[in-house]
Amino acid sequence: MSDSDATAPGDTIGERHESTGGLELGEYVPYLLNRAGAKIAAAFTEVVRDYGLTLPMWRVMAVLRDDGPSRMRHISERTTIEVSTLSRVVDGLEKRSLVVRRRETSDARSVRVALTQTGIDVTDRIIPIAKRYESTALSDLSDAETEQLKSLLRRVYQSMASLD
Amino acid sequence: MSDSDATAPGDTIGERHESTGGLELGEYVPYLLNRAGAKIAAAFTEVVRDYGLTLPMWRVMAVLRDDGPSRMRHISERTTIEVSTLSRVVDGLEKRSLVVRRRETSDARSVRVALTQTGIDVTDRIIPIAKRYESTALSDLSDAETEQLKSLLRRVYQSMASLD
DNA sequence: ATACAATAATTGCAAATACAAATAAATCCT
DNA sequence: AGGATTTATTTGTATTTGCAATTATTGTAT
Repeated sequence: MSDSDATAPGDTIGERHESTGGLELGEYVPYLLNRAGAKIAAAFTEVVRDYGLTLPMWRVMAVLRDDGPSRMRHISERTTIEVSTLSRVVDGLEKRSLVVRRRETSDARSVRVALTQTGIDVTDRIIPIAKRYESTALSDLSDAETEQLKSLLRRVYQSMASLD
Repeated sequence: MSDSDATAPGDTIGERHESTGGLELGEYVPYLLNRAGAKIAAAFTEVVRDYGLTLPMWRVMAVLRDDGPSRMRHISERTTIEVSTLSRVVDGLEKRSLVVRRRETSDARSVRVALTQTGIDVTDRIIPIAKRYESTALSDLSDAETEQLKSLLRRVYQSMASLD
C-alpha cells in the first residue's frame, strides 16, 4: 500500500523540500509512534475525565491494579511519570481516597502506594472501557498482526532501555 | 531491570489479582505504545537540549523542514501539539530566529510559519542524529519488521483518527 | 560506632501546558 | 449588501510538569 500521506504535492505556497534534507516524517518511526500514542491518549483522556481523573492518575491506578501495592520508584518507571510529578499525582489520588500512602516497614525511606477499595472499584469500572478503546485502535489488525505489533513495540522499548 | 517486586501477598489493602481484574499492561497496546514512545522521546529530549531546543520545538522544525512553510493548524495536527501551546512554542522559535511568522496573503486569518536559513541549518544538523536514534530503536528489527511496524502504526493511527 | 556516600521520596519554583475567552477575518444566508 | 456563523490564531489563567534542592533513611567503609 502506498503511503496515504496528507502532504499535497501541488502545494501552491512555499517551496517544498521533497527529496532533499527532510526526515520524511511519514517514514520516521519516532514520529509514527508518537502520533499513534497521542491519538489514543487524547481519546482516553476524555473517558477518564468523566470519572474525575486525569490520564496520569488513570495510568497510576492501572499499574497498581496490575502490580499490586507499589513504591513510588516502581510506579514511576512503569508509567514513565517523573517521581516528583508522580508524588503530586498520588497526592491527588489520595485526596480522592482512591489510594493510600503507607510507610514501608522494611525500608522507612520508601512509601507503599495501594489502591483503596474505592480505587479498585473505579479502576474495574474503567478497565472495560480501556479494552474497548484498545479494540478500536486495533480494529483493522488481525490477531496475528496485533501480536506482531506488541512484540515489535516490546523490542523497540528494549533497545531504547538498554541505553540507560 | 529485575524489579523490586516487593508485593507482599498478605497485604490488607488492595490485594493482587493475577488472572482476573487487571488490564495486563504488558499485553495492553496503549501501554506498550506509550512506553516505547516515551523512551525515545526522553532520549531525544537530551539531544535537542544541546541545541537549546525543547522537544516540541524540534518537532515543529522537523515538520516545517518536511512540509515546507505551514499554517499553525497544519503544524498542530502533524505534531499533536495543541494550537494554543503551539502558538507559544512558535514564539520561542521566532525569538531564536529559527522561524518567521508571516500573514497569509490569501487568507488574512492564517499565519504562515517558515524556517529561516538558520532554522534550516540547525534542523539539518539534528536530522542525522535523529536518524541514528531511530536506528538504535530499530536495531533489533529486520528491514521487513521495520516496514511492518510502520505499517501497523499507520493503521492504528488511522483507526483512532476515524473517531473524530 | 561514626562519618560518608547512596537511595527514596517530597517540595520550591520556573517553565510548559490545556481550556476557555477574545480577536479578527472569511464564508454563509436571505 | 449586512448580520450571523464558522474558521484561524492568540491571550488569560489555572494546572501540570520537570529540574534542583531538601529531608529522611539506609548502606558502607574504616
